[in-house]
Amino acid sequence: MATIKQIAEKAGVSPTTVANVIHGRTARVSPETLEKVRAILDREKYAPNMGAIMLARSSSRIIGVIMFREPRRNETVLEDPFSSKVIGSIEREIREAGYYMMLHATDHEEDVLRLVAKWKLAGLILIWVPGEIAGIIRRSVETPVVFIDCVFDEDGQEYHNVALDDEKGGFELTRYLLSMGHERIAFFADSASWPGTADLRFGGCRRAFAEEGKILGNDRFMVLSKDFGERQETYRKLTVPEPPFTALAFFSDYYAAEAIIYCQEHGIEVPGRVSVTGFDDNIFARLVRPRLTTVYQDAALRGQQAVAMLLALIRGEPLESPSVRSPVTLKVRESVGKAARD
Amino acid sequence: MATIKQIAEKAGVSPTTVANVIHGRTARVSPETLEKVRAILDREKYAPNMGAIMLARSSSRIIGVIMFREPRRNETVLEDPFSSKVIGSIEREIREAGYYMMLHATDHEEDVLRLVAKWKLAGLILIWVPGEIAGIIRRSVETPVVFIDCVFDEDGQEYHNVALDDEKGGFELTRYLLSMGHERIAFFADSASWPGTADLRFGGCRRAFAEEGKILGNDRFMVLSKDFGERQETYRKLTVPEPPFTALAFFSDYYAAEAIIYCQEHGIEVPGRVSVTGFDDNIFARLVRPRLTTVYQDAALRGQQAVAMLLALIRGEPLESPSVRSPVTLKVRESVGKAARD
DNA sequence: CTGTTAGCGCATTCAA
DNA sequence: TTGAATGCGCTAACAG
Repeated sequence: MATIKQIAEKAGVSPTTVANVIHGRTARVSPETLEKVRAILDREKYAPNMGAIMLARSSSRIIGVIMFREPRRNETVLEDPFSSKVIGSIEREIREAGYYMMLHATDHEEDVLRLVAKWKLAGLILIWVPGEIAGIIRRSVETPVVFIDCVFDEDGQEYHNVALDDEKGGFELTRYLLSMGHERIAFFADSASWPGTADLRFGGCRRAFAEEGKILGNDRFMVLSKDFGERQETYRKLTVPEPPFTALAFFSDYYAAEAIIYCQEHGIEVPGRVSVTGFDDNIFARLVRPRLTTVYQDAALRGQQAVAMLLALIRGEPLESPSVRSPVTLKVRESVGKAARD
Repeated sequence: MATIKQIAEKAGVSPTTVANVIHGRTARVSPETLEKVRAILDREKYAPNMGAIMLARSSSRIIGVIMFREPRRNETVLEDPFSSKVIGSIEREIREAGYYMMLHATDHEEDVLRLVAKWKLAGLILIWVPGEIAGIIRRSVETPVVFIDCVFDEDGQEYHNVALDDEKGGFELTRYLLSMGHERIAFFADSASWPGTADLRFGGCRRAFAEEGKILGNDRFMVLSKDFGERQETYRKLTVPEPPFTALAFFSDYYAAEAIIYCQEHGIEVPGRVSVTGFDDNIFARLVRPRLTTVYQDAALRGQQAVAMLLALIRGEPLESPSVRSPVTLKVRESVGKAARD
């Protein structure tokens, strides 16, 4: 409630002096005044009017965190436990750095541009943005932008992206499956994971096959429906009358868990008859039985990296590299068995 | 980028006229000017400077959404799928109402007060706040505040709370268990759910017993540890050498699922030897086998109600009632069986 | 070391 | 129907 002016009056000094105290420019204030002003500032619980600061500096301390949502379904990534963790981690990092987080879901780039203009955003974190939209935003905004898990069309631009080593994830997973004797493997992307991400993972899978002198055809790569009933139908086709694959690799722990349960309910033993793998290593992987063999990634780390990179950009500090690729680790648990010899 | 002044210049009118157009005060502008100014506004992609608006009106269109976190563990409610859904729903409602969402986690009331003062918040939604903190905030803030799932000490104040019919949830659940012949039931709150909430549910459980002329002792009510190892130890004690209870009622689907899996791994049949129930009916309830008998609540609805109530307060509209109590529904699935006759 | 002053962009009152 | 003027609280450049 109290303004600098009012504080100044109470202290019997000028507003500038109070401002100097607030901003720690102690060299320009005598020790006594400093002490006195500080005491009053404290007593009056001075809180700066951010509107005035925004106006004067024409920039805010707000970081916009944009989740894209699918236009059709009115859902955001928040529904997913992995994304929630990322967002939770982002919130903490932003807060601890003394910034503020504005959370916004949209599927239109204009919304994002408007948000930046209206609020003079200090920076922008875009989560799971389709590549083409990412390009537009990147080009039309002057504030620092960091993407999370964005796969871009190669347009020569330098993007600041906090990515995952998706290719390696797919590779490790597939190599392991191959080592367990699996060759008839089906790979399932969920429509939520952006095509680019799934493609990278699939590329890794293909490389693992190639290293063994084998070929992995594109027909092994499928996209799972968002609709529960349709997924059940998919699982049914995969198991009746006889599983055409010895292993099912899902790019999401949740769907892997769902498939395991489907199998169990229909008398298909996992991993006896069919092996199943996931991706992310989230809470579902540890809950389901048999425990899921999956690819681990550190959700909190992803958020930290994104904010750290953004802050460096905001402060104009040099970056070691324009983008970061988080490591993945294969977690071998119990959902994969030896493939029966054909 | 463009300001009202610049728009005015291009249109050859005064800033006031432009402002009138922006605010739809069409009565004060001639049709031609209106059209001309609108066109320019559109062409220049005019976006108001929210800082200036904040300054001039001394209020922002920002709604603060505060999640409390446990001081010790650095976690927020975002880790939980149910809370994520609530927050996702809040985000959408805020956005669609033309407001902006500032997400903040803290465990200190001063943080909240400072946030309100700095950003001239239009309103505040507080999620899972401990009762005493809620009181402090409520008393020291003049902006509208809506709580979600807050249980207050009775201090005569009128709170705006979006609560759940926890008592009924506990009641229905227990009545069902009793009807299935269970009397030796243990109830587990998780430390995350605030004591008040758990107490309400437990009160419902007690009422169900009372209606049958039975008494439910406080020793049947336990708090589950946040630590995985300790929980495992709890489950062990509950099953070795012989389950002392015929039913375990958890106030959280996740822990119910965890317990079911523990039992299955240790040869205790669910629901054959011991029955298990959950609370919330979230994704875990549907994933685990046997499917969880649990108490359903509508996460998205909770968020909607909170924002709707807050908007009414902001706009000064009359409220039907100061607080709302969302309904719960018992979902009978397969995790409860008939209790063996003693 | 301290004070004065001119904006920042918008809302709003009052005058034309 | 339109315009001019003032103030919101702060920053920053400048003057003492």
